[in-house]
Amino acid sequence: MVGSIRDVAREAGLSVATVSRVINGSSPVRPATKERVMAACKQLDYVPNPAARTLSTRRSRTVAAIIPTIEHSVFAKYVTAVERALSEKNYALVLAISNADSDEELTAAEQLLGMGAEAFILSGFDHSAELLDLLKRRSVPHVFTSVWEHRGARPVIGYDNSELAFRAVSYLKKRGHRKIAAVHGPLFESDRTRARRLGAENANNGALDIDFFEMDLSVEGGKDAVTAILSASKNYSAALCFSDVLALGVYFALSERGINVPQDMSVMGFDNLDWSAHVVPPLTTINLPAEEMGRKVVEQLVNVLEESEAIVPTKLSANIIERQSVADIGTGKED
Amino acid sequence: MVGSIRDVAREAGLSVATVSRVINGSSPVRPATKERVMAACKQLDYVPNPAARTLSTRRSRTVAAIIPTIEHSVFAKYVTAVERALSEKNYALVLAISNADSDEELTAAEQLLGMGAEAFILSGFDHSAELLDLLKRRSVPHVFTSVWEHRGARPVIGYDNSELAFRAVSYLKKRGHRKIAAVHGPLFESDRTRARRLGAENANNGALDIDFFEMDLSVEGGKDAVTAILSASKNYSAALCFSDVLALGVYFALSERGINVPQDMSVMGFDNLDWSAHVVPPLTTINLPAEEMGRKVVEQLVNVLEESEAIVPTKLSANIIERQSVADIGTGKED
DNA sequence: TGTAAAAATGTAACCGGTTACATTTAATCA
DNA sequence: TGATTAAATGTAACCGGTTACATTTTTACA
Repeated sequence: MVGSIRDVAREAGLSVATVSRVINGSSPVRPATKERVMAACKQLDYVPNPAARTLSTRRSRTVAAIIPTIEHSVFAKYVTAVERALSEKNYALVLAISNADSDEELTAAEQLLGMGAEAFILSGFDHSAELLDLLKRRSVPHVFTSVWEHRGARPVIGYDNSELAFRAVSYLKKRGHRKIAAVHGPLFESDRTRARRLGAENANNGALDIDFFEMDLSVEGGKDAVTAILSASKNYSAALCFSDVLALGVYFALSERGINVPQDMSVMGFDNLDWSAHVVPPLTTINLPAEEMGRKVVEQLVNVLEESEAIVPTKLSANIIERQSVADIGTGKED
Repeated sequence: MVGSIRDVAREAGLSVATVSRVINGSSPVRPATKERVMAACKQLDYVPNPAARTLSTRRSRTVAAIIPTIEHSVFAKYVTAVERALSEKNYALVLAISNADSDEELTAAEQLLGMGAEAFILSGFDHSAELLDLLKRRSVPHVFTSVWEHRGARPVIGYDNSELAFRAVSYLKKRGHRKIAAVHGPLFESDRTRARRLGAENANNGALDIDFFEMDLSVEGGKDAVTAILSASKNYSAALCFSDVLALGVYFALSERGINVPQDMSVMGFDNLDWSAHVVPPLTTINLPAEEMGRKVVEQLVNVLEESEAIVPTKLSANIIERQSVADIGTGKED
């Protein structure tokens, strides 16, 4: 049986208050007394009961993150950063995976809340009204991530997917690409995807011909995209993939057909997963600030919890990493 | 302010015991009474305080998993399965990432324990003595995963890495491969890696020539492996990679050099990550039962927690998935 | 309709911490 | 050294559930 603070107090011949003070350093205790308490703790192999402490202090030191998926994606990178930052501040991360489904997400959130999560980290803006309402009613601190919007005052820390896609298209345009195949995952699943598509559409000022290919968000999806792209017979000079995972599939499908990157077809990615520098040829992509986002999210959330500050909406910058998968085909004009 | 069960009782004109009974269905309550309670709960938007419940029942319904990494690997698949299975049983997963470091792992475990984790899921057998001692002293249920050993009675659910590597080598041998380059990640980081290497060594009955290349466990590491392999000038006919991630790097490095898989060099992987069927040529690899392992681990752990049963050591089977990256070079003899 | 047995409900102690406030002990200075 | 003040320690209430046990209500059956 595990001992309680009263056992420690008895062993040390002191009161529970003193023991508590030693353990938490919450008010000064004479060195000799502290010694006795620590000896008793060691003697009894004492560990404070977290539930009792939480009940008393109303602080669980637990933060919940709900993410759509963790498999082969930028989310893994980001979750790793969140976990590390939280654990440095002595918080635990409780993780739920929603499979990009609003209902699953709501269920998970209720469960996490019912388990004492003090704050929520959500992906994107797209959530069921019930979830948002729940967070508001209980005034649970939360932050939306991986997205950005300048209007409104929602607590968001992320990057502007639309702008990034716009810049990606501009980058291709400047290098002479006029017929572009944009490959992306399921639109209904993710507002990040929708934002990227919108940004790409907005970059199309008439001088361009962009077609969109909606595929599974997987290597296989990327391969299928190539089939679709080629059968369109439109002589695209570039494939803009809204995820490096799709780009990898595109690479494979092109190599199967003997189509060379970037000579015959340029490919551009999104995410900068850690292998994308090592594919052949190295993939030109957009470096999403996954770690930075993880750190900033935790930093601000902890501020909210401990200093009652509000989340200040933060836009993170991302940059295009130029490698060798995009050819300059020379007819690009200055904007 | 959130209401307590006493507020609900007052609102419903009933006792806290009755309210508690309705909420937990722990003993029969008349339908009319139940109605009143539920109405009061809705009225006050009541949610039970998990810390109070945990304190009272001594059940936190929280399970901790400590994994070495979550990025681009079979762990992501497995964690996803664990999370899903736990949430189906109304448990939460608290995740910690150890970066394959025993000390980080110990720190994480102490923190997780201090946060109320009822059980631990660990990767491999390799853990600091302190951690093992801690779990024993507090008699915290735990299970080792991703590994297997038949002797001893440790609570393990996993697969036999050594045997699988042995089978992989045998597979190559049967197809005529005699000079094999085995590529693996850092030995000191993982007992899974050491077991695989041992299994491969054991398969070497003298008729074989296996050399080992220890690289970073990354796509880049796989690329570097090829450099090392080629500069060894030993005319290896096959590269056996102890991870699909390494195999991907090998693919890229080979293609850069115009070396064809499998005509000029066979490649075999380990993990069966979801893109490995889609690389070109499709990768022959070992299908680790990540999802099955996740489900079984949760199933048994819940049994331990709820029925006080013991973990029964479980060996999961894994099979070689034959695709097209290994050539049959014809001189293989039957064993 | 009365009574015994069964079912429903209520009372209050308990889980193990924290902390406001009361009390005791130590330090300071005349 | 004694009075005054500051520092250390102790007491007990409280956080919000659960549940053993006591009490009341309902049901069953004579």
